[in-house]
Amino acid sequence: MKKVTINSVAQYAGVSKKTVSRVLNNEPNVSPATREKVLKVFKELDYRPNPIARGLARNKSFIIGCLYDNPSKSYITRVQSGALEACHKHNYNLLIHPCELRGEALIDNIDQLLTTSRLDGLVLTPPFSDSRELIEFLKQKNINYALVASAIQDDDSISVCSNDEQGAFELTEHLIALGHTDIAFIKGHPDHSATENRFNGYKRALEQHQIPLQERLVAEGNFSYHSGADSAKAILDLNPRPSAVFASNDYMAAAVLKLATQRQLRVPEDLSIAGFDNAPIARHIWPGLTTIAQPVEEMTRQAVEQLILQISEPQDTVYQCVLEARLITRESTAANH
Amino acid sequence: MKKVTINSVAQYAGVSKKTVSRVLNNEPNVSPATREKVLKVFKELDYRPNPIARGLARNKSFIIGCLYDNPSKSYITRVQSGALEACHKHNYNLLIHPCELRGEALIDNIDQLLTTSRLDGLVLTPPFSDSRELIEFLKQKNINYALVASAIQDDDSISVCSNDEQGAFELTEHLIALGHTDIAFIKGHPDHSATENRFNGYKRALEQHQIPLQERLVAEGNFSYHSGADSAKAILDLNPRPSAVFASNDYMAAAVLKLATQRQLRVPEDLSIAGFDNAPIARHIWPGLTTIAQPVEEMTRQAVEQLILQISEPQDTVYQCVLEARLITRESTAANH
DNA sequence: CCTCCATCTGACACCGGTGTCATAATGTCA
DNA sequence: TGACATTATGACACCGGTGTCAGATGGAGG
Repeated sequence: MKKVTINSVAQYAGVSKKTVSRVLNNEPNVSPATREKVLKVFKELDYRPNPIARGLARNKSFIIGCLYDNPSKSYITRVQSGALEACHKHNYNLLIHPCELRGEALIDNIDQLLTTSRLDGLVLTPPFSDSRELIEFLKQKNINYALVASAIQDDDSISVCSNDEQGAFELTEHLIALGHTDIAFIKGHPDHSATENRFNGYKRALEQHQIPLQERLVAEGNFSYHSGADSAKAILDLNPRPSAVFASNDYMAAAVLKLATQRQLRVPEDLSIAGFDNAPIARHIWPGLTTIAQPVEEMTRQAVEQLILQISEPQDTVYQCVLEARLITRESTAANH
Repeated sequence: MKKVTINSVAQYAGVSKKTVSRVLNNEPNVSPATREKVLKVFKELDYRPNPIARGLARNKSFIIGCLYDNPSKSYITRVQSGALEACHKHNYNLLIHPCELRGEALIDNIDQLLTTSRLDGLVLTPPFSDSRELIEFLKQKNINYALVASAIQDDDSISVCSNDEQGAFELTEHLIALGHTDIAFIKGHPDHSATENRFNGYKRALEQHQIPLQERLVAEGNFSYHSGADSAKAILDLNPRPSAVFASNDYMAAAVLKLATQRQLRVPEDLSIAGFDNAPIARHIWPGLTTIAQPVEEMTRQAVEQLILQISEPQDTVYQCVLEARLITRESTAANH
């Protein structure tokens, strides 16, 4: 089985390789007859252009890099699946690059990544999408990028996020409507803008219902299950104990549920628990967690789609979009009595 | 900032680009003085070779593809992290390719993937690592590949797996030692060899302790949480009810736990539950699941490492290795009374 | 019928590296 | 010191595409 290159196609079709190239790229100025003839040869020889050669000539790699640093496996796979969908649609590939925001040399690391892999663009997921330093660096290096779930308001950054503040607000209202007033809150990782947004939504709901914010009910987590377990301990040791706990993500909520169950507390009768994200674990445990569903795949898909668009034909004004988060009630929250 | 190419390095160092190339690839027949001089220029100009150009010249892409079709997000991320570790070590990149084993045109899909992305090799994770059809296709196309957790015994396939049969045996023995004799078993997806291996370990343990296998206690799952929930229903409806359930993975075990808790069964007092894989959920729920820990990252890391070795310098005899699985006891299993 | 312009096509250099081979420089031994 | 092997280096083609530009072709208009 001989390799089929553009040369063999050209020879077989009796045209120059430039003409073949034109047909390949749907360029104008090819007569219908010639185009037809070349296309037929493509089929006959089962020709597939070599993306590496094309990449060299065009100085492109057709690869998008995806940066993440997140303890939630389900979040990561959802991000990947959205990104892959958009990439495949446009014949791009996805390079995954887990790395640490707090690493000693993030910029160097990314610089290295960019120059060794010749990425055409970068999708930044939290917490990278909130790193002004990184974004400045990319701008200066003239690298295309798109932000997922970023709080950064910046007219020339492609950005798709969901409305975390509103989601947290609705979830808190849901608890208030159930009669809860002592609602503990577990914060997320301080590097993520979601942490502040969710906390703001919680505060706004309390305020709106004239419930004073109690500092003692607020615990510092970092989105990991482990930090949730620590916070759970602090909260369940409180006296008086709150009647509800709102954790900034489902893993931490699961940790609260675990400890509560260990301590023979009945959920939701003795304690209501709510999370955020609608991770798989939220429905894999009993009672199922009331939570906020975010369209993670959709956010990433749109972000990558726009990124690729920007790469192929640079626009002056850039795509920015906020998607809705929505409340999902399960068994872990109930009326306070 | 001008682009630094091999030409500029050559000119700056006062040597030919071929000599620069030699230094780059650590080839012999370069005088120490010249090598030194060129290396210094590398540093000075911060030269990074263009992998695309190199790929074109060598007909290589320095990209490894990773195939998977698995409902477990944690399994996927563990696979990725092991694969990435090995890739980065050797300056390769990882292309992830989720796809369906049962898809109507798996071979076409892979063929497409290979020709459009010019992958240098493929890591197959279950269930692909058990697909003889796919392996035959890769052999015939002369594509390097490595099998992770495959049951296929094949002298010329790189393969790293863990001892699932032994793990299931030990877990079953653990239950038997606790006094259980009516131990239900939930099978995994029939396309995965792990399914049969784990079932075999279960059967061997029963046999060795002269406990007859009861067909009524065996349920058909497919590794998904959902299938676990279905099986759980069938098992908990049995009369008499078994005193223990061994699910072929932790997600299905979690489903059993959820249903048991919903039905007010106390775990482990009324029902012992065990899983397999040591997924994060096993320690995120209460009671924590007794399970078998598999070295997924390590398996994949070794597989990719050997794959890259095979690509760079083909060996006659090929690496094959079986890693140990190990029992982790948590709170979900206890003595039968 | 000739001019002019729009459309089509191909020759050729180029992207940034690597492989082949010839030649220059150096070392070894008789 | 000369013959020869060995090591070091560079010229040049090549990988498989794309960009540039010049030239060929064909139709409209005077």
